[in-house]
Amino acid sequence: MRKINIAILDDHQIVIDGLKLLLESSEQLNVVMEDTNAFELLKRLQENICEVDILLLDLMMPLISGYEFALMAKKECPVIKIIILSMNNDGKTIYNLIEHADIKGFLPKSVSKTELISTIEKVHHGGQHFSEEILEELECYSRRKKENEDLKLSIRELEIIKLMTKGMTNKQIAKDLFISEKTVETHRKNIFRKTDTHNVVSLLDLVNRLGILN
Amino acid sequence: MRKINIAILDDHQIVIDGLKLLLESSEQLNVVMEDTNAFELLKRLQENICEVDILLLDLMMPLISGYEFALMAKKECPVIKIIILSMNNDGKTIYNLIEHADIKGFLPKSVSKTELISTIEKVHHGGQHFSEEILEELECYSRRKKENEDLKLSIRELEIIKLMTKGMTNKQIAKDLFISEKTVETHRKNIFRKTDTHNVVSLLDLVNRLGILN
DNA sequence: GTTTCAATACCCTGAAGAGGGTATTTTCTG
DNA sequence: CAGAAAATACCCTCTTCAGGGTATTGAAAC
Repeated sequence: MRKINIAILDDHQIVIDGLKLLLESSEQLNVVMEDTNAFELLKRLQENICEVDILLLDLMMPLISGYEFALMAKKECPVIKIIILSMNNDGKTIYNLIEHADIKGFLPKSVSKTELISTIEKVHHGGQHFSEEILEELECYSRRKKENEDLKLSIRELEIIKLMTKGMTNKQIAKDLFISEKTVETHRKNIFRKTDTHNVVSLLDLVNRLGILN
Repeated sequence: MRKINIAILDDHQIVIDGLKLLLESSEQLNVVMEDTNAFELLKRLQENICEVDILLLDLMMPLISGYEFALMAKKECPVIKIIILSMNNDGKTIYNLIEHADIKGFLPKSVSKTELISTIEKVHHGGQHFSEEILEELECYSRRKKENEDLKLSIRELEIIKLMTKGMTNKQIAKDLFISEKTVETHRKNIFRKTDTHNVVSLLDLVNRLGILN
């Protein structure tokens, strides 16, 4: 049986080295590509016409987000299976990746050798694996998401909130949106009522806590 | 000549492995201790009565911050020389570490092999080395620090700001601080004048940007 | 020992806005 | 098409507060 070909993208050479050491201790795994630069790796993926089975992908990179890279890599080479290796385990990012970028696995960088290798094997054979920590984050995100869906804020209201949290006055907001100041007042009232807040600061606080604006 | 003994603390095993691979390619370096758990490593440092020369220390760890660990390690074993390896290069943290924890070196995790090894050697022979990126962060932090010192906000004013940014009204603040509402109004006026802001939201913004409250 | 500054307190005015309505039009949805 | 939901607009009252003052006290600095 052919070995599993792995590509690694991470902006930290140290992490790549660590991963290689870890992976090459297994007979079936073979690191065929590695890079600290997303665009270099993409170029090589394009040239090599996809003999890569698995891509281990870091999320936080300086030039391009892991999310964007995942989309590009999938487009270039749809058979490749992507496993995310991440430090920042932000719920929203995880959610978007799984939802829109066809991610097969998601592990924190503190993952154990056993879990890493078993994940790679599982994914290679058509499975999926998301680590415990990741699932918890995702759970927490869904809860927050549900909470702010329960608020039932309209699109216009969200728009108004965005401007409010920029510190704009009703007059400025009205001018900005080409509506009457009275209308802004109404929206503002409704927003405070729905969110059960009574001033801009606590609204801002809520917005940040629930991640209401995108 | 004796090899340089190195201890590594990082909550990601992958990073430790990568570092080891990198360091053991050099003849003079010897990784004698490693751990993903800060307290375990501390225990072993205490037992071993400091045959460790250099500690490579990660900043962002779940149980304890790198800052706290650095202080504890220095206390246990003052001869040990600490080099920080960090992803999060927050200016304030860097400043505090260098100022209060007697750090000899500071590198981002994206550091090159050459720079890592030369830093270790330099530090071992009594020198110091801070990577370019780190120095830039530090520079930026000092600028911000200077900026908010230039604001010349009094202690009382900072206290008022803290309550303002909690969304409290003048009346609530007055009650909280056992002073007249008029006094709060005066402080508020002075705060807005000094910070050149005109509403709580932009004040909050400034506070966050300059890190005015601690 | 005076000057300087922080903290305290008050006056006044007009703008902003919270909180309570009602009402019309547009847009979405079944 | 009917009914619901969202967006629009306006009325009223009372509070809050920004922005302009002045003034007293006490502590620190020179």
